[in-house]
Amino acid sequence: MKKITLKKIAQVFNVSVSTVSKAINDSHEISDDLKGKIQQYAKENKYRPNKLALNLRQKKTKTIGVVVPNILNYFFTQVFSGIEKVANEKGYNLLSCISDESYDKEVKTLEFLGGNTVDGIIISMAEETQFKNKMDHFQNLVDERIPLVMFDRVSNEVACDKVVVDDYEAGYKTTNYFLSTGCSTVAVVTAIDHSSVGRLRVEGYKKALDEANIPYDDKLVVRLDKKDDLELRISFLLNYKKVDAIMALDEMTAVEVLRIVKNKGYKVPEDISIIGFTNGKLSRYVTPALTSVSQHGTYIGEAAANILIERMEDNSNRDFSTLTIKTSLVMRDSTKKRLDQ
Amino acid sequence: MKKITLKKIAQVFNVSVSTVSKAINDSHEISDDLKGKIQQYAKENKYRPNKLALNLRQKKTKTIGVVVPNILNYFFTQVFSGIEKVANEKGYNLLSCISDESYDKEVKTLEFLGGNTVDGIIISMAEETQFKNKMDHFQNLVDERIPLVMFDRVSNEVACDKVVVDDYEAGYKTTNYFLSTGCSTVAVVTAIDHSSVGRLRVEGYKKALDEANIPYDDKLVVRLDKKDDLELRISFLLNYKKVDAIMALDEMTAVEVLRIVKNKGYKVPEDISIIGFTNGKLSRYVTPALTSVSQHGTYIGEAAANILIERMEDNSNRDFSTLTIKTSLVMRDSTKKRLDQ
DNA sequence: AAAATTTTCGAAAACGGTTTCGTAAAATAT
DNA sequence: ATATTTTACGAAACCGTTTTCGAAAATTTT
Repeated sequence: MKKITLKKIAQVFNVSVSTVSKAINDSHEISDDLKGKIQQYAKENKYRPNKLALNLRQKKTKTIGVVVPNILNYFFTQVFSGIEKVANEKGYNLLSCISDESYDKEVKTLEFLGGNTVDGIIISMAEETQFKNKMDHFQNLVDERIPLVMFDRVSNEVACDKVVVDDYEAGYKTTNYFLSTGCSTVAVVTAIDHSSVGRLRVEGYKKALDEANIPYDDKLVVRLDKKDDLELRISFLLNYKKVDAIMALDEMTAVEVLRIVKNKGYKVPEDISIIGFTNGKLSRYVTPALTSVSQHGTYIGEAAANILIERMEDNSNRDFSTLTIKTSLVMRDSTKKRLDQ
Repeated sequence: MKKITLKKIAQVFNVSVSTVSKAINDSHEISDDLKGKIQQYAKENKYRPNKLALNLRQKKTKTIGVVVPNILNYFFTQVFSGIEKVANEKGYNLLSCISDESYDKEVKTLEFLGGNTVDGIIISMAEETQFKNKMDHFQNLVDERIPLVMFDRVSNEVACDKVVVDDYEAGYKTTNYFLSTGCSTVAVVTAIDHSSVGRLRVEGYKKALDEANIPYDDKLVVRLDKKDDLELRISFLLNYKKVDAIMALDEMTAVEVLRIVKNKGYKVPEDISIIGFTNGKLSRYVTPALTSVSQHGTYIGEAAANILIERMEDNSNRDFSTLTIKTSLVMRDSTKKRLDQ
């Protein structure tokens, strides 16, 4: 009952392999009589063409390689889910890899995917890659004309399509929102200061401060290391100045900051307002529910997949584009009302 | 700069393809002189063998197909992460598919994976599949001798290796824990009553009640439909009887139940204790933090991957096994202390 | 110097399909 | 009855690689 091939069927009917192939594909070249018998036999024995052979011949695999740094991060699973949705609709499969934020693993993964395993690749860089700023492995893919879409964490050294979040505007918007609710001393807590994403958000923050004539104070942006003790750093921050608003650049630290601040006896949002990035389930169910910046992960995934598929199927070498997705602020209970309303 | 093949290299050096192949693979059959030149050329032009051709020849792909019902569920992403870890260690790649809890999509996915796309498959059934109890698509895989490991949601109609959670014991244990803290009226809220998993938990619950001489009351187990209004159902439940403990069979409903109960003015755990299944981040950060049943998702993933890989690499037809993972209760603030302590 | 051996390479098969082309037999047209 | 067209199939190439086997050339052994 093991795998059945065209050759075996050919032997059964004492015809050639090509005849069987044509019969199964319902070619007019084969008599109805023979076709019928072969097709029936194929069905009974559950014949299914060997995908590898097909792929080899057609030089395409109808699969997309997806590389994300960390699947346990809600934003990435959202993006993944979006990619899966449109890939599925358009008849593509997903070969998914996790880089674990490691440069070496990312390099290995891309080498693997580059070996005709997939028709195109969607990737968000590992943190370490951004830190080291080494892009040769991407350049290889570009050189080999393998369609590539980068999302969220991108590099402008790589010539490919991109889908990014407007992080600059997001930082600007949330800072402004804090100010509009009467907050005056806005701090930032970031665990992703190596990434373009994190930096842009801080830039937007600075811009907003500048426009409000509030001097920028670098001590108010807490840059977290892996081994940093968040609790300690927050203590220092709150002792340093009477902070009344904190913008946390990812969901986990937002939630942690909330917990720590509450533990220290502050009321949220009365004493301290908090806004977190990534609008996941955590933000929704924590108490008080966190006002969050939604990056529309699912949409980003869908967009990336659409762009990639178009690029793969359309051979016209149109220029590479960068799609920028605007964030939106989802209001909940960790921030106060705007003063002007 | 496009893909380079053995044939092209052969033309450059005016030798045969087989010579190039041997040279690149450092065969002793080729003179050091020629080998050196070819290897250098290959390196300069970044030659990488076509994976499809290799796979076809070797009749294996070194990839594992993973099918999960829903990637946005923390338990499954945990399992996925565990699978990825050991697969990666052992040199396998993951082709991941999402069934979206749909029977049809699961069938399609398995047909795809069955076409020599992967060497083995790890799967947790879609809800609809469990509901319809149709297992033919699994039987096909078994018939074709494709190594298969089912986890969490399994069927005993399918002859394959399995990794399951001891859900019966889990239901039993958590109910007992409630009783040991002085609770007397324990309710259950389940959104997964179609699944073996959910049923077993309820069975364990009954067993515990029975041992404590508490009559089983079917009205105390709330079976949720997709379109059910949880808030309404909880209202009915609480009006029906003075419930002082609720066991929720998945994380999301646990969190929702907590929210609703708090909204209604009950104190958790003083008035009502709550325990949820799946020990994810949500449970940890909600207020009060939820006592939860940990299913050790990552470990399950690792175990499943190990079992599958062993089955794939070891041709001895040893019997299929079912590995049962014990759950553990992670104590937090949504339950009271045991009376005897 | 003849024989045996080793070195070094190429031809061809194999993996499992699809597809182009050629051709004998059957059917149709003249 | 002959010429032409269909019909119905097979042979062979092809995708890119590895591998077995054969054989010429170079080397070593006798």
